[in-house]
Amino acid sequence: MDAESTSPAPTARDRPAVTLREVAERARVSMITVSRAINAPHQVSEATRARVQEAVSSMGYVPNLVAGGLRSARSHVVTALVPTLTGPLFGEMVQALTDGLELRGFQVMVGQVGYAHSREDELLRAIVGRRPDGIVITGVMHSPEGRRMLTASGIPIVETWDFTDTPIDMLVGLRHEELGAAVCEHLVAQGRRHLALLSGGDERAARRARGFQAAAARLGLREPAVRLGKSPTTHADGRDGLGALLADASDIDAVFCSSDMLALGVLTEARVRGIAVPGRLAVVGFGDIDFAQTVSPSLTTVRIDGTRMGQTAAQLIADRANGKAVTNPVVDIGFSIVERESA
Amino acid sequence: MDAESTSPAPTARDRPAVTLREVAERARVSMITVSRAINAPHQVSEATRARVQEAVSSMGYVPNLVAGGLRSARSHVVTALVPTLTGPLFGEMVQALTDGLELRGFQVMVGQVGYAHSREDELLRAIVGRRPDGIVITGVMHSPEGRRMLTASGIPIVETWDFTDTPIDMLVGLRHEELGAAVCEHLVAQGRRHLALLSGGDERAARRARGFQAAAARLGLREPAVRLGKSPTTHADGRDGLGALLADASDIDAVFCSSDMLALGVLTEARVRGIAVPGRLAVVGFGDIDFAQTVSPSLTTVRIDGTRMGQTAAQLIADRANGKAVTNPVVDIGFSIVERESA
DNA sequence: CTGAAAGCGCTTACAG
DNA sequence: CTGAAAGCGCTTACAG
Repeated sequence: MDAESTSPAPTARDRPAVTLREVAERARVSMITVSRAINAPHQVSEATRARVQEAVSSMGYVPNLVAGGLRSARSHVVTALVPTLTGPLFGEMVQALTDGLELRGFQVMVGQVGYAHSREDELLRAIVGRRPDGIVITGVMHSPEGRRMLTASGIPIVETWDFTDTPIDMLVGLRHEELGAAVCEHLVAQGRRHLALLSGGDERAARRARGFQAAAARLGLREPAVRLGKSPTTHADGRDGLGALLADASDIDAVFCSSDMLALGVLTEARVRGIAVPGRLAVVGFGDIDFAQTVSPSLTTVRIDGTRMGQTAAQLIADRANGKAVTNPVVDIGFSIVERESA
Repeated sequence: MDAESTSPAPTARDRPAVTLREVAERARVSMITVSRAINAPHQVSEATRARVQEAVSSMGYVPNLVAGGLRSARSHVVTALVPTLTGPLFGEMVQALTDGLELRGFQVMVGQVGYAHSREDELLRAIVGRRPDGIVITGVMHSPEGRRMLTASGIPIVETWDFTDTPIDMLVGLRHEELGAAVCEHLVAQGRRHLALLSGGDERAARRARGFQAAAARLGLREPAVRLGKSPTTHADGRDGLGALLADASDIDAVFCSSDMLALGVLTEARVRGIAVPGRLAVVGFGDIDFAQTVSPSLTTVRIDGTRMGQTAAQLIADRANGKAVTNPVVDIGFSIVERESA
């Protein structure tokens, strides 16, 4: 291990980076000509372009996009805020968003907010202060201070993964109450009557839970057994959760879990306890992640089309940033129940 | 759904954002005094500070950090590049990196590279062009063009998750060949002789595989059965992979999987086929993610301390960015085999 | 404690 | 096709 490879007096920048001015001097043209040779090559004669190219590569010039962005008031950066990078859920959306925006000349940077919104305003200030060309946030923004800051910024905003009739700007999401109700109806249609709910603590999980409970009441079922935990949810929470639910109500015949990871834990616990799934107990997850299709029994779950959500958000941001009219700034992408063996 | 809530003529910025100059005019002080009231409040009298605060909040002023960063040559942004946001593996490190750098006044932005390195140089140019105060990359950088660009940039760099004796700048990682060899030795110590390898296609997985194979040869075992796939790996790959391995060599008694998700698929397939784990087949994963401890049988796996890796990287970046001497710029954080039921 | 001037590295808006 | 000047919104470096 080469532990001595550090320079004797480390400095952040040994020599300052090469600037446009230096490239221009070397190529014997003006700065603006170098700028054009890089950003709009067809506006420059071939001979000049070649001289500039040579200077650029021999000097290792990398344009300072911050300076360019300051002058042109376009950063070509879109910031996405997610609660967590640990779970698999947001990855698909961020991937599609990244791909969609890259095509259109934007770079996506992801910031991690955490499920606890304590530092949200502070983080928002740091984001807005960098003047991105767009901001994609997970969930709807509730803090009045945050809403005010985003609105006042004039930056195109897309709220995602949730639904509100009063978005800050644009929105691509879904109604989690409807989703919870649909799962309840699905279980009841299969003859289940003794429902249970195992849920993480984030806001969208809580909405799904409310929809589920409301539907149960509407259908005249007994009140579902409930076990609330925190987000992000784990496999262990699923195992423990089923144990706790059974201790409360040993006759439950269906569990709706707020994540597939919880549901996987429930499947494991049920198997260890010798409880047949779906025979005695139906299990429904949320997310349709990786293993849902290939565990045994395979997992019935609810799928959100993260790719479509990301693509739509990319389109909305790009259109607004480019000054195009956005005819449909609020999109409900819905959900689908993926019926497999477990329910 | 309020589909008509868009403004009639959408523009990126309806009115330009409030600037320092406007705040200064309203507070009847100079621009520099506003700057100080915000960034170094103790340098300003209480009365002045109050006037500035009032102007700032009533006008909704959010300082343009890009402009400030351009002048001061400090962005307070550190960029982290990860192959994928979909997997659970890098989340722990990025979380610790974010927390550690936030304490020290930096904001972490994550960029997604993908496992395919086709666009790596292009992305790197976009990153370096934004002049972050530090760059954390996953894996070691191989592209000569990329190495040159990073070195020339003078930006503090930390390579992570892998090991090389010729890092670009700083490094916090581990030797995957050693890890693969250690897993092989662990299995052999348990009496396993007919080894198999199920691996994703990324570079670090390939190194683990090589270490595993080399150790098997050194110990005089027959050549391990091998099944190579691509990254990111899935649960389905694990199920299919075990099937394929058994078709090749039905007497295998141990499988080393390059991810816990693969290993979970192997566990599922083994259960469905009635193959006892660990009785007839030992299974080892990689990553020690969420479910490894609580599946049944619980999963023997290899743990990398992502939190420590992130914290160490945060410390290194902050020290170098602040001009402090970095005495130990290359850190091998090692790994540990977490022995559970499956092997 | 406060401020006038200069400058960070680019692009815009003209002009030829 | 090429360029001189101005300016993006801040902070630095002096000065008082």
